[in-house]
Amino acid sequence: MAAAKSVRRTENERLKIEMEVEHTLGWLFPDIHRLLSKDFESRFVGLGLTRAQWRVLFTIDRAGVPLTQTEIADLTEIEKAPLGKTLDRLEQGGWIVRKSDPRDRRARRVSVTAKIEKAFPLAAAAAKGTFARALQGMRQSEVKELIAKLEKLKRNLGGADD
Amino acid sequence: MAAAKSVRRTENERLKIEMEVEHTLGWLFPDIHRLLSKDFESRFVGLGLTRAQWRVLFTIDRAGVPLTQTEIADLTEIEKAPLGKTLDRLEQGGWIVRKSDPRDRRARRVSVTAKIEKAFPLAAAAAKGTFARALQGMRQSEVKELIAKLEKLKRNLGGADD
DNA sequence: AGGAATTAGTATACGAGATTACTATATGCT
DNA sequence: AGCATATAGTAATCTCGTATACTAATTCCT
Repeated sequence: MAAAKSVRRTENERLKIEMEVEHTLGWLFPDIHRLLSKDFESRFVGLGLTRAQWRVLFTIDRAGVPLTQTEIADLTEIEKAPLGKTLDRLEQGGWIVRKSDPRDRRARRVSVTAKIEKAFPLAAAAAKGTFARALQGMRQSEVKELIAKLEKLKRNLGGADD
Repeated sequence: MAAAKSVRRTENERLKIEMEVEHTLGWLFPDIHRLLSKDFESRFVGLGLTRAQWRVLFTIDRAGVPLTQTEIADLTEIEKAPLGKTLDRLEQGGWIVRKSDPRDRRARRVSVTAKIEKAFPLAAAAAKGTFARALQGMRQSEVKELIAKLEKLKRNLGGADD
């Protein structure tokens, strides 16, 4: 009995060691995400926008045409329901306008307001500062390589190509 | 007037292009985190544990001795308040036990229960499957390189060395 | 010894995200 | 035309995480 228990212990000990790499690698993603948001938001102040909200706003602007909420959800890979909440906050802040589509009365086309224009310089400066810090000591070629690997990893997991 | 407006437009257009790389790189982190959790949890079923809960559980087990909540918070880089909630859920599920420290009556020492033993094989299999998928097409040396770069990035941002 | 500063943990409020269930409108098929 | 199916968006509920403020206990300093 003692022997059997000892064997099982050892097997789990082996598993724990095996799991170390995955554990380390896996948790780097949320950790870096959190640190990036924290740093970015500390620079991107005074507008009352979070990094997640900026992602949505930037995505809509980049499209160049009003988008339905479903289209925004696809582009940002956020589910429709929580995206709707984020859009509520952006609408309340005067950053976006929702107009019902005359050709599909279920849909609401979302477009950015002129207010976004003054946000670009601030967002650009914040992003530049954050990534200068994050990537310090890395050559541009290394950064490109890093992005390529991360995109491959994302694609492997079934994530959209963006 | 039209000229001035045109100039400002152009400046923001330039900024948008500049921001593309940061935007792409920055959002890879939460996206990959989300995909990893989704894949892992789809394999790690039947135990009623999320990936975040498993992180905490694994961390406590790895320490080998009962930890205070503050120590766990430091190791996982989660704030004490939300960690307390996660521990509530783990305690309710019978995964951990909280005993008040006789030498410091403010502290509650947390240890895992025997229940964790049967979770290791499942967690190991799930992690193995998820990362085999995520890292497919990458050599082991590339993975090591990737981890090193991500750890550097995290350190640059002030994250703990783990 | 006694008061000030620190520390452990919890409560509360908020943002972000997933999931499920629902309503209203479109579309597609027979 | 009419019914079945699919889609757009919202509501409700849950987990996870940040930040702030608070209580209780400890430590530090004079």
